[in-house]
Amino acid sequence: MPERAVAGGKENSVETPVESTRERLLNVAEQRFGEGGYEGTSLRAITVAAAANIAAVNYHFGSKEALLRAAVARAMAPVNTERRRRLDQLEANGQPNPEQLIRAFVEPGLDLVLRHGERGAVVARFIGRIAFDPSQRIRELYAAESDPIEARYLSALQAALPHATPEAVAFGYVNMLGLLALHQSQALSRAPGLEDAENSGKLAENLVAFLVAAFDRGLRA
Amino acid sequence: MPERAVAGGKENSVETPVESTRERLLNVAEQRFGEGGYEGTSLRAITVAAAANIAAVNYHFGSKEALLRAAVARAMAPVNTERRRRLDQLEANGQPNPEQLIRAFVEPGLDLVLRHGERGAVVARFIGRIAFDPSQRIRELYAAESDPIEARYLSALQAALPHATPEAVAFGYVNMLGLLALHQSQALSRAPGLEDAENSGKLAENLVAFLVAAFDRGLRA
DNA sequence: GCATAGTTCAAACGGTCGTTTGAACAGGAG
DNA sequence: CTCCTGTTCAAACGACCGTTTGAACTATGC
Repeated sequence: MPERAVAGGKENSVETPVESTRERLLNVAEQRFGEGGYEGTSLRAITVAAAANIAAVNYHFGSKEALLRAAVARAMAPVNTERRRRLDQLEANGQPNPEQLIRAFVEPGLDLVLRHGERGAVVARFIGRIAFDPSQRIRELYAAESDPIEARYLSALQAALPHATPEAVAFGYVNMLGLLALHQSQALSRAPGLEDAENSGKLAENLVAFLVAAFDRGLRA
Repeated sequence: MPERAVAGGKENSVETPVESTRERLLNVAEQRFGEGGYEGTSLRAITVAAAANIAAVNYHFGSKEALLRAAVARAMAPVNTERRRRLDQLEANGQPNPEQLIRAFVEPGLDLVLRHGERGAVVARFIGRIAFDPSQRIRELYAAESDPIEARYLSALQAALPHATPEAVAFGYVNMLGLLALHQSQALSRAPGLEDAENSGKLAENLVAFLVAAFDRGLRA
């Protein structure tokens, strides 16, 4: 009766390992949550698209919110890892300038699309939407996932912008976060047939230039 | 049985005319929709807080979405009017510069808080949240309300930034829109007890400075 | 073979959703 | 007073929500 592939089925292509129910749920969750938001997406819509039973969500995750939490954690892990790596590298080479710090923050969030095509765009949109979900509880789910690295960025930015007050640095950081989330959430509605990689590269460059100018000359007390 | 004030009741203060059911519904709607988003807010939560019957929503507006549409239209009307007024004034005095155009766009959206206190902050948060609601249909409700003026701003910005390509101008406009909505949606969580007006004034100045720097030097092809 | 742990399933749970109904209530016009 | 229009009300509608249940299936270890 179940029509989906079974582990070890020889008819599958060589390169695509069969996804587990858990993986399919996470994949569909980030696609649908990113499309309609948390409240606007039902578990039934997710499980139908994932060819899974509704009870599978509670079996694998425990609740709808726990599914979202797992999806956020999985989606943000590589971004956070890359941001940490870049921060480590920058700080090892002395005092980084604002542009280097902005790149270290923005590019990992947009390279998702650049390096993983439409799949990466789905992840980017998901992250961008969750970061500014209407519900505060959902936003805190995102914040909890990027909390530890936020403090590092703030102090590094402060050191790179000695003329700016802490309030101004925090203001710039919030704006950087917001603009990144904005363009992430629009990752799929931009040029939906052209070269994703090329467009994302240009977008990242434009966004960095925009932010660098604003940080260098637009922060006041 | 109904405990709310009745028209002409002498116990009411002189300055507060009694609100109609329709007005109470709109007031509570922009408060709750701005707090939990469209999907995250039920009509029952709104009608209970507004001391109205559930059927009153369908009587006065027709549906939940029609209530939201009416609230969006009412909230944005004064902002759009003020933006049009400023644009008219600027264009009457010759070619405006980018800072003047940015002020004409940003300040009407934040002066809500400056001039109407907590009530204005509720409206600002409502607008900011709806502008970037997860559901595209809701976002289009906002877009439809600010559509006609958007074209004027884009061409005025293009004229003020002759060195920038149309794509760069559009990119800057989207960023301005996004940052304004971001700070509008945070209107109530910032300094909840201090002088709203003073904080909003500073915020507007900081945001204008941030955007002017980014527009002047951060837009490339 | 049998037992066992991991996973999936259809079905149902109670609750809440947006919407609709039809009666009741108001108040001015004739 | 009667009529009429506008408004409010309790109650119910069917649909959908997240969650739970307990049986059925699968695969591995003995």
